[in-house]
Amino acid sequence: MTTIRDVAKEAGLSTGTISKVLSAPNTVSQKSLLRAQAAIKKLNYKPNMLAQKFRSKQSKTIVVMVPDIANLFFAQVISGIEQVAQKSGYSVLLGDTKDSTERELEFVRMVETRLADGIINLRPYAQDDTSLPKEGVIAVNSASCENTPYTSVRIDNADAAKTVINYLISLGHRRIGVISGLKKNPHSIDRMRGYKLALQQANIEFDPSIIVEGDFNFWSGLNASEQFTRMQNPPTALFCMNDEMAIGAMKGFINKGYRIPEDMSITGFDNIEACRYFTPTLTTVAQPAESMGRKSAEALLRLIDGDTSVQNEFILPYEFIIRESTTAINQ
Amino acid sequence: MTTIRDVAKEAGLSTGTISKVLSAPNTVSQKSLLRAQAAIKKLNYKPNMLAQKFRSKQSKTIVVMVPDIANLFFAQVISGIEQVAQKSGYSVLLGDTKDSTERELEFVRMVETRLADGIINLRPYAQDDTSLPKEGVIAVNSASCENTPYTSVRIDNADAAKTVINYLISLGHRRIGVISGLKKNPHSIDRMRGYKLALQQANIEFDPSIIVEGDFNFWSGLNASEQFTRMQNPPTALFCMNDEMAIGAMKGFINKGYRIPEDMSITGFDNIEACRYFTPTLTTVAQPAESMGRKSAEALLRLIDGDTSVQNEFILPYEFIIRESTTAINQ
DNA sequence: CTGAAAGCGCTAACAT
DNA sequence: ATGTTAGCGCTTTCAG
Repeated sequence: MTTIRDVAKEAGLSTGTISKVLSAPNTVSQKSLLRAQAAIKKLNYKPNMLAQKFRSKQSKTIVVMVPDIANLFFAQVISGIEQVAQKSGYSVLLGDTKDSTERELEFVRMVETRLADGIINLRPYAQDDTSLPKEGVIAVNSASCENTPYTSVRIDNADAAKTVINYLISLGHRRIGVISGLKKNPHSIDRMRGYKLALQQANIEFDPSIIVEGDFNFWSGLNASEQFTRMQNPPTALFCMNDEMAIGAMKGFINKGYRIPEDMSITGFDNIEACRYFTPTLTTVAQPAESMGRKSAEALLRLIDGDTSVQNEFILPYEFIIRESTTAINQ
Repeated sequence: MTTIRDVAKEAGLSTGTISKVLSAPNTVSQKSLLRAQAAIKKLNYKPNMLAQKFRSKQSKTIVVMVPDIANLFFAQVISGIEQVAQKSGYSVLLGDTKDSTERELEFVRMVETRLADGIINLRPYAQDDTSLPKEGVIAVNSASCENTPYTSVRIDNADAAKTVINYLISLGHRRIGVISGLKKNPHSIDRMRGYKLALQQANIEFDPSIIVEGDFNFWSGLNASEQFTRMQNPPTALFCMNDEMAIGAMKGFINKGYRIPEDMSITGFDNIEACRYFTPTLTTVAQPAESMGRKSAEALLRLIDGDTSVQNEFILPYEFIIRESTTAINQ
């Protein structure tokens, strides 16, 4: 293995100079630079980055914890993160946690053991979280919820839900059901608050019998739709807390012979690509995924640099996208 | 920052002993072990893994290069990789290359600079590849194609395509179109060979006018379907080289008033989850994604361990799944 | 089984 | 601008 010493010898320079050629080439004379580069090339020298990172005490790596790697929304956030990380010379290490606390702790341990400088968590903070926040671990929570006890980048989920419900109400719907995520999920909680608020402001009574709990997956949406078809007094519109469940529900209703949106208006949340694949296309809320990623990374990098003036919360604008899956109530 | 020396002092032991407590606890006396553990706990000592890896000259990390992180097929392969990596104490570093050679080279550099011990590439090898294979970089290509010049784990794509076409032929189809991936893509090439072989064996002439080139994305499938609807002598069945394009095509045909499968039988490749979401559900080929991942990781780890007896090629069985999108030809 | 000590490859003072 | 040198935190002989 060729080391920096071999290069120094070959170039007739000191290791210190070679080191500078690597990290700050412009502080070295043209002549030395050329000689060093020639030697590096000749010996095919690749600096041992493990030694570099170890010695310089910075890993220049951030870890991104993702609950589900095969989720396009997350992929977009990650893309935003990578953009700013790369610009600052950081690598990003993707951690697929599969919603397992154990796996999360492994990644947190990476920053505790200096393998990474900080962490971006894409799972919203819940009350009983043990993984983060953790003392001495620099972190930001992206696509998060209200009341996150560390730096948080998010949209106003409650307000977005309220916008959706207001829209359905404006179409004449007064009986609006919900397919929620797991009840204890922070996103479910925030979005449910917006739902209730909108009903209240329109003087519509809240009816728990038309709230069905799902788990954010396609199949739970499909199952929920079947529950709705069996109701004696079903809703005329459905607020699904994400797109996957909305699409599952649409599929379920269509299987039972319902027409969407004529027999049931349906809305989603997230604006995944499949919203436009499915017939009918889905009315939904778009989170600014990429810019959330960028904001999160910017905040984290500032935190890593010891900047204490970073805000606790960044609230980004969402977008409400009306497509084919919603229509005025059938009188 | 508390170091191994602090722990040694606290425990009244030497750094060497503490080191052993960390790496090989059973080579240390019970008494020392207990004292060391108490000190570690008391000082909340977290070993600096950068130092550990640097000193021990092994990063215990493998990088997995993925062309597209938001692809469920890849997510499954990754899951298999992680299973065996974890068991052997390796971390996996996910590299989203977005099909960019530049980004690939960055990840390859990570093993050249000892940040990782080896690499698993999920993009099939193409003739003009510059990133891999690379001398001194231990690598395996997973979900790969024929003629990969380094260790490769794959299904027999040509044979799978042949199975699909034989099935369509058995349903009475003789005019079978194709929506291919990019023509130069290795998977396209392998699958096209199988297609041609099946036709030949059934004495059906190859007709290039019913081969439409796509790019493995939904929209290219949709666009291709529109081309088919404009043909004077369209096929009665379509072999799509992946599921996304197949679903795009189905959507396109349905938009134009076609019934699937009555007016057009359609097959996919990959068995992504959406195959079961869409109506009609899609007849397709399933690659054993997870076990491919496991096999790839096992092979890589053996290679890293200096085992020279590793096969060049592992060919795993595929599965042909018949669903609703195909039917016998309408006489 | 344990301690002493060398040194991994590099960076960062510091001196020249 | 360059060379010299100490030492990052750990592992790993090697003696004892």
